[in-house]
Amino acid sequence: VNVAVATMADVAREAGVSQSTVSRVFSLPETVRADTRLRVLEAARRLEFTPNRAASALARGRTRTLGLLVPDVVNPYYAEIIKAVQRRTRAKSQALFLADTGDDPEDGFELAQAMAGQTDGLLLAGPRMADAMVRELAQAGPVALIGARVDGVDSAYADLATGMRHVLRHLAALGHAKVVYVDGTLAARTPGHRQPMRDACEEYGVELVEQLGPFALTFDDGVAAADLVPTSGATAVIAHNEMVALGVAGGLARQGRSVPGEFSLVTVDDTFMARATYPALTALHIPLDVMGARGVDLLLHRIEAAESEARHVTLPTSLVVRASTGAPH
Amino acid sequence: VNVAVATMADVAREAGVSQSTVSRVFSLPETVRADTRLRVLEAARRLEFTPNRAASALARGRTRTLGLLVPDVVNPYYAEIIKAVQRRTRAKSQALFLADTGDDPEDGFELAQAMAGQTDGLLLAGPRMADAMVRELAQAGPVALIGARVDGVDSAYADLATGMRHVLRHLAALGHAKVVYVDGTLAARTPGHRQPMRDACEEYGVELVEQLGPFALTFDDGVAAADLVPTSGATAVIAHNEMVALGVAGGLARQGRSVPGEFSLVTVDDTFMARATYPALTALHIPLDVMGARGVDLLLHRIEAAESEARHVTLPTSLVVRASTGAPH
DNA sequence: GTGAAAGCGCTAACAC
DNA sequence: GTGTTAGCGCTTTCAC
Repeated sequence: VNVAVATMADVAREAGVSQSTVSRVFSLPETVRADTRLRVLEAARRLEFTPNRAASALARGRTRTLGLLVPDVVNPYYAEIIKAVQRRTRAKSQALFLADTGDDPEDGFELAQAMAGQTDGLLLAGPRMADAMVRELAQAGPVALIGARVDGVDSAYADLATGMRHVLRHLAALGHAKVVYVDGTLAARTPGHRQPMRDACEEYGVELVEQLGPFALTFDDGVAAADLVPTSGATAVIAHNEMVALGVAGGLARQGRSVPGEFSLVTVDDTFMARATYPALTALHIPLDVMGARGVDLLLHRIEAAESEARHVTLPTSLVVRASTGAPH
Repeated sequence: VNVAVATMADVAREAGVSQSTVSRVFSLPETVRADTRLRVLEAARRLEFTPNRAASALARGRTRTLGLLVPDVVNPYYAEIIKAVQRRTRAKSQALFLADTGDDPEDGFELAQAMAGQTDGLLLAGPRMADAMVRELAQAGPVALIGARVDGVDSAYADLATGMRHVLRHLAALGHAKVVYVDGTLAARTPGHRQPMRDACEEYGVELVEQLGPFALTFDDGVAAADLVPTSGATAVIAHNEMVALGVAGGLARQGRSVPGEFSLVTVDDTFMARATYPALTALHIPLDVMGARGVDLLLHRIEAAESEARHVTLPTSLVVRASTGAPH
């Protein structure tokens, strides 16, 4: 895009050195004597030289580009991840290719394959595709998962089991004895969360209402769930993500129920939305920023050491108590 | 990343043709006889060949990659734009580099410059940098703006002036005689919107309260604005984006005011958030998806025809009436 | 319609 | 430390 497209050859001429020296100045600066380096840098500045990425990629067989696939860019959960990944890749001077799979598993797999060809590695955030496909991709090239775990594939995800216990401890301490958990069983993308939730309830002596669903993790299903809450006998609702949580809040408001007066509400996920609500939502904070950053690190490491064993990074969650929880009745 | 890295030479051998024929099959298919083409494609499939982008970019001097800069990935307004741009670039078989400028004008300019070197063109969504900088970038290479207008630079943006009139017509029809407009004068990123708003109010005989601010376009400032609404004598509030709108809604709720019972509320911007609220917000819909798509088209066109005159695409808005507006008092 | 050949701008041995 | 040289995989004249 640069109007003045200077090449390393030009810079070499200008600085009175060979082209390889120029190349070294840009890739292995320490191997060049300080004064030569300075001369080269100076010449490069004068000529407004920028290394040609394509040439470099071709010659070294590395694109210095990472690919990120997310199911939905607009979902703040993924948006936060994108932001974090973007920040981290930049810090590591890698470029970032972004693709939105639109919640379609097939599409996601194809996109991933296509992207794999033009990047050094793939970051899959909350992949919708089957584990087998994820493994197949990981077989073919560097892959790291963010917010999901697949055995044999590098992954960074939150420790939701402990998180659930934080939530239950809080509700139990307030005096709640019966709670509803609105998860995404309908879309089946919250695998393995039921059991930790049951365990957490048991640990704190709280009764869990499980029969309300099945619901998807959408606003509308949150509203639908809210309609069933009053007759369930529960005094608190735990929503598996912010979108359902907003739905539950909206549904309760529509019924004229007060939060946290009549019902307490806590959400898993804690983006700006939990605060952009009245009352502000008590939330189990998922460290999306560090998940994203760690994902990048895992991937970069794998790119270096393709054969090493898969690593799994579990990140701690934390409960952020806001205005949507209180003592029952 | 592919394990089996077949090259065009491999495919050529396999298909019994020359390498240039293989190349033609992939870049200018029509110039190759149908049966040869088929043979090549078949061989390519067998070898799982994928063209090497870097090599292609180097040889043809085009990366087939577009860069997108946004101030904040997490803001649904930009997230929608990203989604649309992403969809469009994919349809045009271009890759997409994404960068988040984090609301920092300086950083944005530098990022843009860096990105310009590794892409065929730049898409700037809601750029925070000065117009002069935008022009400088446009001087150096293909640039298109999304959701902003700078003379001399291709841009796609919404016709907010007409949009304001939609809003005022609606409120006037409901019987509102005095409204508050909460815009972002504090951050000064809603230039030129005041006058159209005044004009729209005048056209519909509605009194405009302008002295409430200055506010930024944030949730908290929305809450602050809401505190001043009851004493202003206005019966409706127009928020310049969803974040402030949520703040206003939250602030009014905190005061125990009902919407739309006591105050009507309309927001400019209409992402999922306007619906994920109770009551759902009447909103001036900004066609972010088409803005994004048109931005890509403008940029692609400029890449082809660098010297053509700047084009400006104005997109119509539409008022989506939901539950937050009603007759006053 | 197809092939031969000369690069695109950079990297990485390998010599000096 | 620095220069020489041979590619990286593709595109694109130019012949045939």
